[in-house]
Amino acid sequence: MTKNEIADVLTEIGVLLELTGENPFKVRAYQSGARALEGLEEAELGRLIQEGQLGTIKGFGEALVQKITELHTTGKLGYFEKLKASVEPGLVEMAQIPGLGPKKIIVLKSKLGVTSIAALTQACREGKVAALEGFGEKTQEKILAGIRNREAYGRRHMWWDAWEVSEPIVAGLRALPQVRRAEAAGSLRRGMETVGDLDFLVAATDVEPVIAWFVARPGVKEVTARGETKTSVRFESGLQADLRIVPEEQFVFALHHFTGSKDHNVQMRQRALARGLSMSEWGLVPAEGEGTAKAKAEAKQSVTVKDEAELFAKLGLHFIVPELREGLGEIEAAEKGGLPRLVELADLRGAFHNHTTASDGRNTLAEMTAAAEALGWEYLGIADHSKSSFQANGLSEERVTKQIEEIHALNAAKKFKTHVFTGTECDILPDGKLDFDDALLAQLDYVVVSVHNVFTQDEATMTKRIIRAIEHPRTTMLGHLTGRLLLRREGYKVDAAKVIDAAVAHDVVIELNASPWRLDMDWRLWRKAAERGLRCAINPDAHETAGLAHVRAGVNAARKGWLTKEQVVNTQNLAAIKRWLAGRRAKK
DNA sequence: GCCGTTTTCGGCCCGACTGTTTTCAGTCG
Repeated sequence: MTKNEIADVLTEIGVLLELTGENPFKVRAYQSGARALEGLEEAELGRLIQEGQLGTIKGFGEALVQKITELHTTGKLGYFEKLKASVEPGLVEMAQIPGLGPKKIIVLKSKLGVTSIAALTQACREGKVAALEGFGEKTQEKILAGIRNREAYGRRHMWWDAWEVSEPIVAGLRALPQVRRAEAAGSLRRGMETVGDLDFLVAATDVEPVIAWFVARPGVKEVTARGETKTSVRFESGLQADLRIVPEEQFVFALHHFTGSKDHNVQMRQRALARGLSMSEWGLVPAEGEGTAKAKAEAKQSVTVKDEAELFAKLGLHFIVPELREGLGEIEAAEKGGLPRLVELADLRGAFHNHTTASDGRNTLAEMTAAAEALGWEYLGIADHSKSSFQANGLSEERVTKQIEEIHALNAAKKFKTHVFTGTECDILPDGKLDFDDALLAQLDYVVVSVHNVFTQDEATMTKRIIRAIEHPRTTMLGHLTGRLLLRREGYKVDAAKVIDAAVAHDVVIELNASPWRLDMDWRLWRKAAERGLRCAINPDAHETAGLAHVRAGVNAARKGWLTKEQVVNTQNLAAIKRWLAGRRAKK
């Protein structure tokens, strides 16, 4: 097992121990053990284990040394398996409801015998929860609301999770001998931040072997439909997927149709009608006549097209990329030839907002830099948390100073091709002041400012707070505008338009946080904001090496926001970024 | 479960908010 996988096991042990009512300090020992592990380099861990020196690391006592060694060498841990089997899985699920922690869950279990979400719902409806000591009407209501939200949210999935499932399926479909063409359609193809289900579209010569392959994918829990043209499955994760198989001549029309969005399709069909054509997933045919679309498409020769670009051209339009097909003016723009050339993943030369083990990251500075180099990035910005973010192990002034020295030494050593910039993700305090003094901020290459606490301020107060931080002369960019977590938590209330105006006025960049559960600032705000002169930084907010790849999700969102390469600062090369940051520091 | 010029047991632990209380426990970031 890798160090991060072992750390995950230790963290899970901590959660399970909490739910059994164990000594909280024992729980913390596992949590801090996980953190200590993340602070090591992968190779260092192997060496320490081999030499029997693991116990010399602070945080690893006798028990953890034994468990980490067992996990590292065998990939398994008997203690963990036993513990997991002894805790009802329903309790772990209950812990995901906001406001329900281990203490309350233990009371619910011991007093009411509740060990599942279903039993909890019933107990709330019967008023039994409100009657418990330490609980009340409001708590009961909050639990019910939490369960409802959970169910509502449960129907959708983060784009990244859906994409990771879909990629190998598309590749596998294309590799089948019967398959001529295969694509994933739907909101996944449009790069939406969340996805309801997966839609696979295939042009095939022979249907049965394709269906048989599809329903045999790993993780498929049940086959919910199996017909002539459409097969549906549900994965263990709850994600549903449809496979549609069409004749090759229909493929492009079906791909366009099932990519959507609904609004875009409605506008496209209206446009077709205005040109005497009827458009559907079956084809593009003369509009007059009786019968179903399918019958018409078969009776009258459909227009033939080899790809979507030709399909759009038949309606007098430039090609519209899937990300723009939201019915938000893309057709008008495509008619006039006014579609922007959108930013692409390959345009990125680096990114600014990333963490290391100095705060709450899971990989060291060297590991993060090596990962950035492997991506071909010219630069990597390190922005660990500031001192007020206790929960994230925020850095004190002394630790920031030390990190700056480390980064300078790393750059000077020229071990990596990737240049590292010194930054901070500096907390915006409740009154809008920054968490570090000006002298310290002046030593850094750049400053990301973010809100991490007191989310409950009213909109006016929060807006003022953020604008005050933007006005600070050392601020380079604003982190996650609303602090939302997709499918889990609403963002704090803030007047985005006012914040955008302030950012433009003070030449401050706003980040498009590319973390798959943030994608914040929302793509719906970017088009107008960029027209007003706002510049964007697509930042992965990576907390481990694998997190750097999340910029892909950020690029999706940026494209949905009509952003061009020129509007995204981290498409610039190292020399340009150095000039930009030096210029800002000199000016202020 | 970890740690120790408080050293083998007793302490470990940041601050705000919420809802339950009438001074505080639990949760969260």
